[in-house]
Amino acid sequence: MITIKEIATQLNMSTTTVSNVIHGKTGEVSPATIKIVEDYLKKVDYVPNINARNLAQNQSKIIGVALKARADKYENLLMDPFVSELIGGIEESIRNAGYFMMLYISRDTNEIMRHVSTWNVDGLLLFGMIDNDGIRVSERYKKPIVCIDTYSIEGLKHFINVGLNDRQGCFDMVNYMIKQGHKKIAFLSDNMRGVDYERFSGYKYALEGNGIHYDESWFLQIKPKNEDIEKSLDDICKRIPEFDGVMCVSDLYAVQLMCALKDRGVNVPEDISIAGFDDTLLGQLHRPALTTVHQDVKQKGIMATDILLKRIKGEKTPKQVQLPTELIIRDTVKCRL
Amino acid sequence: MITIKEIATQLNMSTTTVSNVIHGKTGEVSPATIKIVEDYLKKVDYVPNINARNLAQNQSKIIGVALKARADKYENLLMDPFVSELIGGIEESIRNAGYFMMLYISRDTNEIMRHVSTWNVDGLLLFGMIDNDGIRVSERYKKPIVCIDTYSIEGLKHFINVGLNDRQGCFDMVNYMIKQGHKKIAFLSDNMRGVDYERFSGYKYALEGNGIHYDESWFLQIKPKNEDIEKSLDDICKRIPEFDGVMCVSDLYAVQLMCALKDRGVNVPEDISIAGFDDTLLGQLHRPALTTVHQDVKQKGIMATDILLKRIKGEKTPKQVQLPTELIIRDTVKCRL
DNA sequence: TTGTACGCGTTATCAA
DNA sequence: TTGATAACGCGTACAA
Repeated sequence: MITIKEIATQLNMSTTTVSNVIHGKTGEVSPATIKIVEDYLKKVDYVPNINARNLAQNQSKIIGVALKARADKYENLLMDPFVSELIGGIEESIRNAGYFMMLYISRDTNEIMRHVSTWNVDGLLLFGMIDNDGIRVSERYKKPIVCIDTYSIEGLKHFINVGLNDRQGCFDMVNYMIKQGHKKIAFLSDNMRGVDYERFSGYKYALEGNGIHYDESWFLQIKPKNEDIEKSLDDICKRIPEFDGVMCVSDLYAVQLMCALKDRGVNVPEDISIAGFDDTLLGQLHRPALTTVHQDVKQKGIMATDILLKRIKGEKTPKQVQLPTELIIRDTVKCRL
Repeated sequence: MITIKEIATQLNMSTTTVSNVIHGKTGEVSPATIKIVEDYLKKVDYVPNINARNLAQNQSKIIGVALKARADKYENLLMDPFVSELIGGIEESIRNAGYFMMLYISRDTNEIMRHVSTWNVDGLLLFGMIDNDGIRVSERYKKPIVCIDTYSIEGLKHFINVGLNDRQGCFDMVNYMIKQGHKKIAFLSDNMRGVDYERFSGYKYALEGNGIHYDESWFLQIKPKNEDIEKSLDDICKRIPEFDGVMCVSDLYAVQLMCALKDRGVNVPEDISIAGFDDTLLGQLHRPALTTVHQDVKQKGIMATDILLKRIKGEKTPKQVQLPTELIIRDTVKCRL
C-alpha cells in the first residue's frame, strides 16, 4: 500500500505534483515530470486510499442499496427471482458508472437510515418501502434518493420513484382473460398494499368494466412464510372449483399455485386458467408455460440507478417514471368460448 | 453531520472526552460527564464519519464479496438461483456481525483486485474463481480471503475454501440411477472445470464402479449464453433417445432441459430420467418435481462468512470445509427394472 | 479526570 | 511549473 507521500519522497518531488498527475491536471505539469510520475505509478501499482480521498472530498462513491424486507415474507429476500434480477441490473449500472454498491437488507427503517448516514453514501436506492417509509428516509437524509416500486400519494412530493404501470398491466391481463370467456376470476396475493393494491385495482377495474361484479370472497390470500405456505395453498386449492381463472400478483405465486394444483390432480389450463405477473425465469421454465404480464425488471434497476446518478451529478431528471407492461400470452389461460 | 469537535465545543470539553464516551472507555471519565455527553450524542443523533474513522484505524469494516462472472454465461449472474441464495446467506451473516457488504461482479480478476485494494476491505469472499485466479488474488492481497467452491490443488496451500463434496453427491445420484435400472446415462454441463469437473468425476466413477463403460459422446454440452441456448438444447434433445437418463450438473440446466423435452413431446421420466444438482427453487417448483442432489446453499454462504470473520479476528479456523450432500428423490428418475 | 497535539492519505489553496 | 501547508474527522499517546 504505497502512498502519495512516499512516492513524492522517492521521486524527490512534492505530493502536489504527484497528485496532479494522478488526476490528469496535465496543464500544470511539465511533460517530462508527467512521464516520470506515470511510469513510477505503474511500477509500484499505486492504488489510492479511498478513505482518505473520501474524507478530503466529503463524498463516498458509494450507492447504498437498501432493501426493506417484510416480516411476513421469506427470510431470504434475494431468493425471489424478481429481487435478484433487479439487483443484477442495479449492480451493473453502478459498476459501469464507476461507483460502488453497498447492499443492505433490513426489516427496520431506522437501521437502514443509520447505515446510510454512517457510510455517507452519495445516493440511495430504496426498494420495498411501504406507505411512509420512503418519506421518513428522504426527510432525514438529504442526498438523492430513488425509490423503486413505491406507491404513496404523499410520497410523490418527496422522492423520485421508478415504477411500473401495475394497474394497466393487470387490467390488460384480466381483460384478456374475460375476452377468452372467463367470468369468475379470483385474485391471488399476500397483501393489499402498494404494488399489490395497484394490481388489484387494475384487476377489479377490468371486471367492472365488463359488467362482472367483484365479490370480496374472490380475493385469495396466500401466506408466503415457510411455515404457512402449505396450509394456505391447501385452502386456496379447495376454493379453486369456484373459479374460471386466477390472476396471480406474481409469477412466483402463480407457479407455486400451479404446483399445488397439479399435486391435487387439477389441470392447468383445462380445469382452471392461471395468469402471472413479472415474467421471471420461474414462469418461463414452467410447463405449461405461464401466461403473464411482462416487465423488464433489469431495465427497471438500470433506470433507477441512472436517474439516481444523474441526480447526484445535479442533472435534471423526471420525478416519476412508469415503465410499461406487456402481455405475454403463453399456455396457462385457455379459451373458454 | 455533526462532528466530535463540534460536540466538544458545544459541551465545553475536549474531543478526547467525547471520543472516550463514544467508545465506552468509561473508566477514564467521570459519571457526570458521561451522562452529559451521552445525552447530547443522542440529542444531535451523532453518526461517526466512517471515512475518518477508517483512515485513522486503517480498517474498513467492509467485507468485499467478489463474484467472477464467466464470459460464456448469462449477463446477469444474480439470476442464477444458486448465486442469489448464496448471496442472501452471506449478506445476512455479514450484517449480523456488524460488518458491511460490498458486492462486486466482474469478469476480470485484475479489476476485482483493484476494487479490493481500493476499499481496503477487511476480508474478501471470492466466488467463481477458476484455476489460479484464487491464488493470484491471495498472493497480492494480504488480508483474509475465503473462496467458495473453488477447486485447485495448488490453491489449497494458499487460501481457505468452503466447498461441497461435489464428487460424492454426483456419485450417489448416478449410483441411484443405476440401481433404478439405468445404464446409458449422459452427463450435461457447460464445461469441465472446477466444480463441474468434480461432479463429472463422481458421475464417471459411479459408472465405472458398476461396470458401465463411459464414452466421450455421453458428455452433452449446453451453451448457456442467450443466443446459443436454444440451438444447443435442440442438439441435445436430438440425442436424448440414445440414453436412459441424464445427470445434469445443475438444477437450472435440468429444468431447462425438461422444458425443451416437453416442448418436443418427450416425457420425463417415462421416456428419459433426469437428475439435477443443487436443489434450488427451480427444481422444487417443477412438475414432475426434480430428483436432485441437495446442498444447503444458504448455509454455505453463512459458513464461508463465519470463517472469514474468525480469520479477521485472528482466530484459528479449518483451512478446508467440505459440506455434505443429500439425495432428494422426487419424480424425475423412474425405476426401469 | 481532562486536554493537547499529532498522524492517517488525500485534495486544494496559495505562494514561490 | 512546482512546492509548502492547511484542511477533512477521528483516535490516541502523552501531558497536564
